[in-house]
Amino acid sequence: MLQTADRLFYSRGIQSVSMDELRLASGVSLKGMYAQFPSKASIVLEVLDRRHRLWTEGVGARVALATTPRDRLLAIYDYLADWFVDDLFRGCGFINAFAELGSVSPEVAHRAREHKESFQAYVAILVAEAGAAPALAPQLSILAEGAQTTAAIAGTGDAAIHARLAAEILIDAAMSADDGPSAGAGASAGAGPSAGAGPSADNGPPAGAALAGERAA
Amino acid sequence: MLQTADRLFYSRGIQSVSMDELRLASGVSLKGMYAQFPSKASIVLEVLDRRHRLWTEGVGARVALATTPRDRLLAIYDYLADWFVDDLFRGCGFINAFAELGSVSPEVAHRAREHKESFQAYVAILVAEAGAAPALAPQLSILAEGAQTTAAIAGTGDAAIHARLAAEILIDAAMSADDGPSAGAGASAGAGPSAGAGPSADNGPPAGAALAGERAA
DNA sequence: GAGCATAGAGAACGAACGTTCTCCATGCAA
DNA sequence: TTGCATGGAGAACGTTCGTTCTCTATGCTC
Repeated sequence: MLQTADRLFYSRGIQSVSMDELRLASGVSLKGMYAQFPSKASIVLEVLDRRHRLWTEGVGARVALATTPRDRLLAIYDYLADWFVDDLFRGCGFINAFAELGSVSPEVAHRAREHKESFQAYVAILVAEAGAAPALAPQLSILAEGAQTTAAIAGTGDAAIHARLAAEILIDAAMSADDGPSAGAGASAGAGPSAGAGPSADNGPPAGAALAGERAA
Repeated sequence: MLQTADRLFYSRGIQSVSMDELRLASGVSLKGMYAQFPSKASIVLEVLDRRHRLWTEGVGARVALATTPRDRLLAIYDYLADWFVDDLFRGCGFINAFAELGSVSPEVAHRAREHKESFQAYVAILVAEAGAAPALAPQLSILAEGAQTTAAIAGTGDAAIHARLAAEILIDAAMSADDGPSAGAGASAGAGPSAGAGPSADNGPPAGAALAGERAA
């Protein structure tokens, strides 16, 4: 049920999928669905939670296969490369959900923020384990982020290759720059990703906005 | 009218804005709107086209202010930094539109793809003018892409700083690696997308599609 | 078999949407 | 002033949606 909902929401967008389609695709009656979940919105949130879990596990598993701290960082992009060539790939489900509902559903926005913060925190741990400068972490996160949207819109998986190459350069620069005591390489596989409560950043400063009431362009 | 539509679509999502709200906010009657545009979908496409123009002009203008090829590449991230702190910033309008309607509206998907391809081609020109290895271009594009979604979801502008720092490292690596005859540094301000009017009072950058004939606003 | 709880199919409901239509006020030409 | 074209306000229409309700078939307990 949640799996079916995820498949439909992800492939077509949340608002484009009706409860009736969900019923048809999942085989669960309308009554059954409303017995499990109080509303469509709650299904959306459950789907996001589930997707976060799958992503976290998927990345973690791929990272665990790598042996060196450097390869563990690069494993993220290998994971992305595999994902991007999936026929059903259509970008990051959280970015998509945020774009569609983020400004109209605080819960969706919150889920997306938590998901991204969790990933960024995970990358930061891997960076620390590699003994690289902390500034490397947001750079690698941004690369992963950009690769996902680029691949989604372009419809090709090239972005993973480019992001990986860029990551190699950034990693090498950050490790040679600050290396020093080639730190945390000791802590091998341990650190699992975990959603950390981050700074609940506000929005940015001001900016002018024109209000209503103009004529045709 | 298109400006108002853009503001509403961008800030709340396309499907969350009704024609009635558009009427109220723009001051144009329903009849007037349907006299100008055959449907809401056509308004969406016009808005995207317009947004693409503003983005192209905005980035071009910022790049034109820089003097060295290296600074012209970095100017992209300065432009992003300014944009991200705008109160109304909510990510890239094309990514958002693609996430919401890309799989249900081929025209929207096409506009998004064209917009991204246009930006990537622009970056490639700047990279060539800097005499750097061509592989640098997609890396810088991905950084810009990732910065936009990261900033949107996080609600802070930090991503622009991180992306800029990463870009510096990648640029330096690409220019020292392949440099050779330190090529195109000759072409100073020349290239770029029609560096025209600055960021017109409107909202942030983005929007719209580029090429192939659609009707005028 | 009788009685009953469960749950599925799908009708029903109220709201919202995109689009079209009706009505009316306005401004201009003669 | 009369006649007419223009365009706004907003009602109307047909559809879709999320959610609830009705009806009925099924299977279980005694």
